Amino acid sequence: MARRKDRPGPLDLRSAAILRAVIEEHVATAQPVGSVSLVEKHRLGVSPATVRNVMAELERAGYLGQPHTSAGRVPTDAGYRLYVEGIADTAPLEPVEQLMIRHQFGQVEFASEQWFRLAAATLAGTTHAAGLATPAKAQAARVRRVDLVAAGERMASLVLVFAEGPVKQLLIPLDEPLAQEVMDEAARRLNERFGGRVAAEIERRLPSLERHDEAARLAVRAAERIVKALKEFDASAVEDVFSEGLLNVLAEPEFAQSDKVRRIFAVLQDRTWLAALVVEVVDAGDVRVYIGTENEPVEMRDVSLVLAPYGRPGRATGVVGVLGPTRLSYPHAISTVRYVSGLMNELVDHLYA
Amino acid sequence: MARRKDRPGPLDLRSAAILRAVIEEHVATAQPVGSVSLVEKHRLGVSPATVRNVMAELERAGYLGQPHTSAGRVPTDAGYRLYVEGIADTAPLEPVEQLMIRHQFGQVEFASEQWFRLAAATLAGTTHAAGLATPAKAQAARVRRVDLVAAGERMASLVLVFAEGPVKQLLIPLDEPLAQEVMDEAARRLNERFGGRVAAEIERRLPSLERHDEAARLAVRAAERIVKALKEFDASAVEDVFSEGLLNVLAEPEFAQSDKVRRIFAVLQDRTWLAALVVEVVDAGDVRVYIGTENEPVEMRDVSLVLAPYGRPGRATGVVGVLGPTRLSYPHAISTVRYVSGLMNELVDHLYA
DNA sequence: GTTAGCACTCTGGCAGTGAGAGTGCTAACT
DNA sequence: AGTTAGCACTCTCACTGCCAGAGTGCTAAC
Repeated sequence: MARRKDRPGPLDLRSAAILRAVIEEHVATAQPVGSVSLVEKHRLGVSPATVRNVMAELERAGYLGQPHTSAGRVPTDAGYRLYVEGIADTAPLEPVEQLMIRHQFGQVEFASEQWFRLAAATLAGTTHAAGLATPAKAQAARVRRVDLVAAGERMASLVLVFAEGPVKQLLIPLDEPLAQEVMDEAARRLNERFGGRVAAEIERRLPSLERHDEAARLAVRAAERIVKALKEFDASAVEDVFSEGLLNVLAEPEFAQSDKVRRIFAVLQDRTWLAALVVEVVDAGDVRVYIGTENEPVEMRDVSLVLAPYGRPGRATGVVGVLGPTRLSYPHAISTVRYVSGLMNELVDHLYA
Repeated sequence: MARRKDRPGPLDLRSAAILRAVIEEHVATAQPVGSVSLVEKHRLGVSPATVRNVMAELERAGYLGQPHTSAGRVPTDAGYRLYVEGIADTAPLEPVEQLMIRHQFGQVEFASEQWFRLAAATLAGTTHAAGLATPAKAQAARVRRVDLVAAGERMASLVLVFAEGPVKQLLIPLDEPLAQEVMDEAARRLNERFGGRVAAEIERRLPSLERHDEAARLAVRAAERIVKALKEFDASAVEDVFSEGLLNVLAEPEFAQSDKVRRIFAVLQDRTWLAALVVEVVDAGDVRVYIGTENEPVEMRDVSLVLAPYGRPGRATGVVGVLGPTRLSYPHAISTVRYVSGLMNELVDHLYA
């Protein structure tokens, strides 16, 4: 021991190699790893005893832990963190995997919301963790197009297409039945005045709208609903999160008690936490890794996330990523997520050019 | 024993009462129920010994089972079935609960897809099982309205509103950029010719369409996509299944191993089985109960479903219901599902009148 | 036909045991 | 100095035997 620094940061090469070996072994087996099996499987060039000494140091430094006194070592979240820092900017994804993913993306119909599902599904498939994807979203949504159609006797269906892609359908109750022509006229006026506008702009013009004829009155009511919908959309940091393969994760041994799983699901469903992460990732502008206890919801202290933004900052942005146990293959997850985020970039560029 | 029939059907009153008591007790406690505790909690007016005799008969008849020789009795699926038959057409939902549900429905914005989520959520909340709901769907979807908008440089976004409510967004790649006016013109023609039409009708007319100008050519491409989308919609017996509160169910003691849960999720996600049930329920035209082993997927032998159709046969129909452990409070589930289905009927009538 | 009494059975929890795996320490080695 | 062999020690896990508790089925009395 002697002069070897215990607490602080960077490790000498051998310690780092051993930490890496422990992590990779543990990721593969899900078991605590002992000194003997470690030197057997990874050619470390030293004896188990030496490995034990180093492990003890790593444990004192907080990078490894022991489930109990006479078990092997398990990486701590700090250990994973150090490991991830060490590999952060390396290896692009294997060409074979790149091809597979590209191929899957080639299959998809040009139906917008499909992409996000697809991105999530692809990530889930290739990383064996859960895939996550949020639709691209601008800070302030703009109207691209409005359409009004009769629905039922005293009901108008308002179809609102956002400039960013998504479509919303709203219903407007009417005092009396209106002819489709009237609705068309109202829609025409709305498109003319509000196409490309954000909520604030439309709201400002609301008071000055005419209300002379039926079409005008309908237009006003529709405009009010549109403003509301735009605002709601703006307020939600995350409109939707597509997830695929949460089941895969749930199958991992660390989630054997379904109770744990339930809580994780609940946090994901609630979405406020995810929304905060999304903002963070978009701001950061690159892949970010959240490991176990680094997540402040206690329910999430057993999972890790690898998230990457996509899109064009200022214009539409979204996030793709994976969620898995802390015992995750970070290098693979990071390169896969980064690659998929690149693909999504291409798509966004192509569409919202 | 003597002249009492063992195998077959209807029970004498006392046996039926005891079966009912066992079921209700088991539903409440999730434990095997013994003769002593049964006479204590339900005023049966007989001694435990007598109850034991009757229970033995019920077991021989296949309505009760024992986890092991010296445990209490547990209802079999056949037992539940008999019990459900006995209560099938009774008691409407408690007025208090009716009010609560109606209140929740009152809250919702008039945004169509919300209802299904709401129905599922309400069912989940009031029955403590998972709530399920499928959107109303006609046998052959009709076009209500088509809209074309520029998206990106060489891309047109096709917004397709079905007569039944849902909206689909499709993307059409273009050979060259087109002005919005051209798209409007194409959309106008499409609406004129195909409004209210089903897939087959549109397909028949496809060859005879003009292709003289840009707008006409775009209209043809759009029509092809529309036909495809309509067909896809028609082919899927179940477009979407909204589920809420699967987590609640997952929390029940019978689903402690997360493995079981995973399989159940998988079957639900796959949806082919659900689709078959939906068809069955719609055909039946009334609440249907599926109990445990009556479900042929083995993964589903531990769950029960209570499903009811809503909508107008021939026109749009859908299904609402709950999914829970076989140990379900059937009377409550049935009346709740029936009530919610009634509410959905009102909504459909109101809208697609 | 119903009930009290009783012997019997099976589970679930608890303590005890032994093998196995892995550690940390000490002392020898390079 | 750093590295390694040897060894005592610790802790888990699987297995066993044991006991209390709950519930049953049978028999005999009411």
